[in-house]
Amino acid sequence: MRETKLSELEKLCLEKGLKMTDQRKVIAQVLSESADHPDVEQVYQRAHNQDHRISLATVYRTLKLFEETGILTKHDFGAGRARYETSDDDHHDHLIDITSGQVIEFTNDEIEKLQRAIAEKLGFNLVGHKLELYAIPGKRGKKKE
Amino acid sequence: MRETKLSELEKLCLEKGLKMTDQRKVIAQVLSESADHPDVEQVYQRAHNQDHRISLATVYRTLKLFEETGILTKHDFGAGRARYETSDDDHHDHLIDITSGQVIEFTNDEIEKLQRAIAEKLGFNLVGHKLELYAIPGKRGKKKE
DNA sequence: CTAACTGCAAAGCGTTTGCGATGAG
DNA sequence: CTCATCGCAAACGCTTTGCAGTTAG
Repeated sequence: MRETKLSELEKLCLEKGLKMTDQRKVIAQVLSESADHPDVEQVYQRAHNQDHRISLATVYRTLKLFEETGILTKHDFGAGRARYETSDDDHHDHLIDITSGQVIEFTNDEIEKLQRAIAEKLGFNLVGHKLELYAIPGKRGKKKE
Repeated sequence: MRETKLSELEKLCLEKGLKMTDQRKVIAQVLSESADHPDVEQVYQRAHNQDHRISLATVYRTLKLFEETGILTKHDFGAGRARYETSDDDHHDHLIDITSGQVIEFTNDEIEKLQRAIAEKLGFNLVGHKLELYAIPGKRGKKKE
């Protein structure tokens, strides 16, 4: 799966005439290995840890590039900085635990359907959406921190 | 309705020991008269138009203050700047026409209910949410620009 | 070889803040 | 009077960019 993602990435780069530099390889790998939704600074630190030649500017440029090619998805969870995740095939929304910043992914077909219906009723074609639930752990069965 | 909102605002200011300056009055009025979801720059221009003594810094400070008192709601529709609207009693979500930036408000009880259910199923208590639909006008019956 | 890429440092952009002056209560 | 508030300009945090050197293809 990891290798799949990487070669897919390289394929895309070739298609676009992009060069597969060491920096891009490392950044791509960092992201494919990150289950959380890291912000730019976190990506930079993880990448820089593996290869000191990677600068913050390159991380910014690479993340933007990957986002444009559709490899990554950029999120704004409201803390001032952008956070990234690999664009999975299956769409999902996010629940943000405001006590820890942890992000939990979920899917719900019913909501998806409702959204399309609402847009159409208003005379629009839905091209994207953002659904974020901000919540605090319930009394029992809360996830361990 | 407009007067109601203003006097309500003044009441809140008194309660909090805030001073009802001319600047605040003008900014409050500008917002109560704005049906769109103006960004800070727009609020500043509309307010400054009515009273040249209003500075951008005061607009920022006042908007933040009003948001904290619950009079205003701040949104980030993803264009880099914050946008504001008066906190109406009835909750609503937003559909953003990405071709014009126009924002349309809507409500949907079913989605609200689903959101609470999803959070609970994940072991959380919902404390807030954000639902934004990004769309383009449909072929027919599009709103006039 | 050469266009794409990189690191660095400077600039950009929206927003916040320190300061001395002003004014509401 | 006194403390909240104001305007101004400097500072801030995140992100972008100009430039000269480097490198993949």
